[in-house]
Amino acid sequence: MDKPRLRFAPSPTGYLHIGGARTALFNWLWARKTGGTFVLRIEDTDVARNTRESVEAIFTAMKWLGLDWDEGPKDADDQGGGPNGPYFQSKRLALYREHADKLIRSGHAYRCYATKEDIDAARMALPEKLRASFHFQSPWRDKRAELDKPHVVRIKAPSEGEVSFDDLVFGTIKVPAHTLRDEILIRENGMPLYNFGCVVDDLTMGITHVIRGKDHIINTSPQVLMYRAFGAKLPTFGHLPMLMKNSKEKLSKRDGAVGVGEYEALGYLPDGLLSYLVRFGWSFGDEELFTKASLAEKFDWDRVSKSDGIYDFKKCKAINQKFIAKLATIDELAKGSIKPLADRSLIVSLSDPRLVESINTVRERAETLVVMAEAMDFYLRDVPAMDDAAVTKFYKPEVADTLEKLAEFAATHVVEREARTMSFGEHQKALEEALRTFVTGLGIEMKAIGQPARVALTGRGASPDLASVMLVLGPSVSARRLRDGAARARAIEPAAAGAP
RNA sequence: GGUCCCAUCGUCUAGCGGUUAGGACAUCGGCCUCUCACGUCGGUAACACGGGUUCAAGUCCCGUUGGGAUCGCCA
Repeated sequence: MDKPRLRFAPSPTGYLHIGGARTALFNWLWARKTGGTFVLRIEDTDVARNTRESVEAIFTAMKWLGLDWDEGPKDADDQGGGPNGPYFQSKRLALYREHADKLIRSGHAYRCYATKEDIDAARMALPEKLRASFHFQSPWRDKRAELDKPHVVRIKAPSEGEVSFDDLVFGTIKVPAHTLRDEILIRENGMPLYNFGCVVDDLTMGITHVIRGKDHIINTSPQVLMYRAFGAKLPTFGHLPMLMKNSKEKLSKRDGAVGVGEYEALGYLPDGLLSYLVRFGWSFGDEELFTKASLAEKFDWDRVSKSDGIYDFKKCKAINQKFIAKLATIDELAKGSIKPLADRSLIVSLSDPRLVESINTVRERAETLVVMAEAMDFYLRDVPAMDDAAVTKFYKPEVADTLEKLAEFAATHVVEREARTMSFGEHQKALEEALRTFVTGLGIEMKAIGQPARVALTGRGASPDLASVMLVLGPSVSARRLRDGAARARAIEPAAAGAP
């Protein structure tokens, strides 16, 4: 048995939509699971809507997701050197024409000289009720017209029997042949129409599995007709349920983050996004977190569902959060945080020891890399940004002395990074213990000084635990910040602080 | 309207003839606690409806209702 060949064939009319990414993923998965080939083809026959930026956006998004392709263009400038190239449809025009001619010669297709106006006129001549289901019958269907006039090429659809195909997800789908029309193969301008270009390419590229969105089920029957006309074997079809905005509408551009690029900017991890997307239409027991490698192993068609799903941004975020908290490697997180940190004008080197330590203290509470960078901000800045509300709430003259003492404590108890003899976690535990003992020894409760100390150390009312914070900051920075806090607290007017 | 397709908590889903119908997100409440989270314990919450088949139906069949796709010289 030959190895499967699958393809993802986006049209570059915008960024890569998450629905498209889901389709690409399923194709990629099957190729990787079976040791088959994953082909990337660009369907750019709609000259009016295609842009170079879109082509680039698609490549960028695919690469970011880690969905690598075995055949296809390397970038927007590359035609794609593979054995079945070129992989841009706009570069394959002669091939479509050639195949259309072949069908004309074999009597499966014909030149039609009817113009759009003719067809519209015919439609409008009908009673209004019948217009929607109007079926254009070309007068050129059985004429041997040789006119050198503008024309389209149409396939001759049978009027009897039925057209059927097997679908990996939906089973056998059949449709009465008479409901199919004489689909246009080649437009008047010489460009192929989607269904034809798609079939010719899949045929000539040796595609064995056509996996795409459910909205293409309707296109499959006419395509089956084309395969038949060529006398070719049908590929295996598989249609995936749609991603909906709600029970009535498809997910569209206006519904928030739907472009893959946005997820990258938002601070999502590729596998986090993919884990969420793959569960749209596929499940593996109760598992929700997957890496691409584990998916390539587990994926199978019998667990793909048929019904459309409503996209839930909250759940997507929650999955990503779990990835950041648990599954992602520290290396991944470190690399991923560089950009969001830079966006806050924090230029940090990957080799900065504070980076990994900070990440480890905040990853549990960050749903995205951007949020994580925000949470790490105070570690990496000389003077942390002070949250006014937290300052007003927790800085009181009466805490000044304690903060002063805590500064002493920090200076003497926080172990310098270079002097550590145990793991960060062990030092953190020891320091936490010492801190508690120290505070209790002062005759006060942790509760009374925790928040003021936190504001002094981090500038905010919420952060990782104090011991972790001090350990990452180091003794001198911790002490300095606590002293500064003491000074500021002391300067607060008691009256003002107590005023309503 | 024609054709095709779908139907378990609010959402994503598990279930593949016998279950107290499970999990996750969301939501509500408790615990933990130096804050926010994390974690943890618990609550609310679903088989669209009607007929069959069967000893037994969320699971199989038919119908109804609801929903989606599509009906372009777009992809």
